[in-house]
Amino acid sequence: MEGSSPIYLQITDYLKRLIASGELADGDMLPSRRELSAYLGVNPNTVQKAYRLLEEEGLISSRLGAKSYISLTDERAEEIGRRILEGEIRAAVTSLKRTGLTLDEAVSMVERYWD
Amino acid sequence: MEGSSPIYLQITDYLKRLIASGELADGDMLPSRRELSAYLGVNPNTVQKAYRLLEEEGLISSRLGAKSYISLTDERAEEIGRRILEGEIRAAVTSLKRTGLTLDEAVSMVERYWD
DNA sequence: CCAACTGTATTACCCGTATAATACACCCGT
DNA sequence: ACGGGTGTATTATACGGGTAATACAGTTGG
Repeated sequence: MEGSSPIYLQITDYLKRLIASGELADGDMLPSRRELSAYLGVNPNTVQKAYRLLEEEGLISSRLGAKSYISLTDERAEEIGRRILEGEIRAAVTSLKRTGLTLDEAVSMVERYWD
Repeated sequence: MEGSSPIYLQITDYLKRLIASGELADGDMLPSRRELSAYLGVNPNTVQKAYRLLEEEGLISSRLGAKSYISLTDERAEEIGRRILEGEIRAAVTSLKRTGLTLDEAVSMVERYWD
């Protein structure tokens, strides 16, 4: 979980990636707040904040006392995947252009650093 | 000055880019703290923090009462350029790999989004 | 049934970032 | 020389992110 953006956003993004790739599908159980926070070594409140956001976005469903689970349609999952991919690409391209390199130079740099 | 990292770091990075590209060279005067802060619409203390960092890195020189100016060797400027470029590329590649795309797919996506 | 686990909520605290308002010592051009 | 601009410093305030400790209501499985 490397990165400097807020932890709770890293968690939501990570789960969205799993949803986008199909590793997490509708009906799948999620680790409890306490469980995941212990595993990640962060505060339960931080995980709760992430789960709350995901619930507000309609991606997961929670009931008091019971475990939370993924709750979305296939179309929604696919749309999430497209959105994440596009955002990632756009950000990478913006960053690459800012270096002042040409497209060809940038591409060959990316190829050189890929492994 | 778009981005979500601390403003004072955005300022140092921006000035380092100008140094790396040669638009700012040894001896060049910098805008005063108050001037730049007014132009950017941020607090003078924030600019001061950025300038202080740059001075600690030995990139600029300040004297009480007088304007600050760029102070570095050509080798240092070139080294900064290399370091920035490498960091940018590495970050972009990391981000691209995380999407799960293959190298070829990533490259064609970058080409498609370049303009 | 009931103990263990779950989601939820609240309160307090810390740290980094950023703003705001001053104040002071210093340089420089007119 | 002197006034305006400069670097520098200090204090206070605010906010978001994160931690910590605790409490309560609800579900669930043995």
